[in-house]
Amino acid sequence: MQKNQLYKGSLSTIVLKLLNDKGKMYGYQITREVEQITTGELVITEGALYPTLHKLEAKGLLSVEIKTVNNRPRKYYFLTENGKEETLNLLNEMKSFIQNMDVLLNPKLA
Amino acid sequence: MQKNQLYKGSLSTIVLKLLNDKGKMYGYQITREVEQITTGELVITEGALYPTLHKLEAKGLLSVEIKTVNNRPRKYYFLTENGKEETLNLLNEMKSFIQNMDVLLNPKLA
DNA sequence: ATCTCATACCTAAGATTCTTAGGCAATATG
DNA sequence: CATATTGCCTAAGAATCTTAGGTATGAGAT
Repeated sequence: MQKNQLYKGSLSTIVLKLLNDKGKMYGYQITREVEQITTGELVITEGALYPTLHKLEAKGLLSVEIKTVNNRPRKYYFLTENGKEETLNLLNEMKSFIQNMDVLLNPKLA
Repeated sequence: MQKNQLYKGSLSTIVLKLLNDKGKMYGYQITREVEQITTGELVITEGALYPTLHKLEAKGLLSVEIKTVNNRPRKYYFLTENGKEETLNLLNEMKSFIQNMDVLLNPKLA
């Protein structure tokens, strides 16, 4: 997603949370949205995104709806029920991760 | 480091920051320390730690000092000058990562 | 008319990081 | 004497991402 290795592992969480909030989105739109929200700091490459979308669909967390717009097909993804549950799990894991990073990297001087 | 993929990429940051604060530590001690600080939530496996220590040493960020204690050798690692600089860089990257996760995952409802 | 850019999808080889599953050795404990 | 703890290590494989392509439509510029 950039030179920073920390983002590795966070892509599914980001995608699911976006879909949770926006209802449905297509791949290209997700890359634009993330870039805009982070003011260009996080750029999701398509080589990372599309395999991730396919994986989440294969796991039953996403469903697809194809719409043709401007004579080009768009694949709109949206959360299944399992996807909504998993989104909550992943958000909790992210909270836990950030808390653990906080105690590790910002220790209270005993 | 556990089932949670989010920790992927954070190990070097954790190790460098610990050494920055404690001065010098040996591998086994690092695993105990992290487990204790996070109350068992984060367990660093030795299969991840030792290759990382060797990589950081090869990059010139760490130096080693071998001491024999209880008739067993310990390899104490400590930061080089480059290691101190890189620690600051990685801590800044972690801050940036957490900020970007915040805007992505906790959006202010426009 | 052709060139380039933005849109919109995709895959595959390789890099990086970690897990899993071992191996070796000394000391302490039951 | 068997097991747990300490303390080091490696190697095969999994998971995630980067890099570097490919395909195609439509709009705007030269």
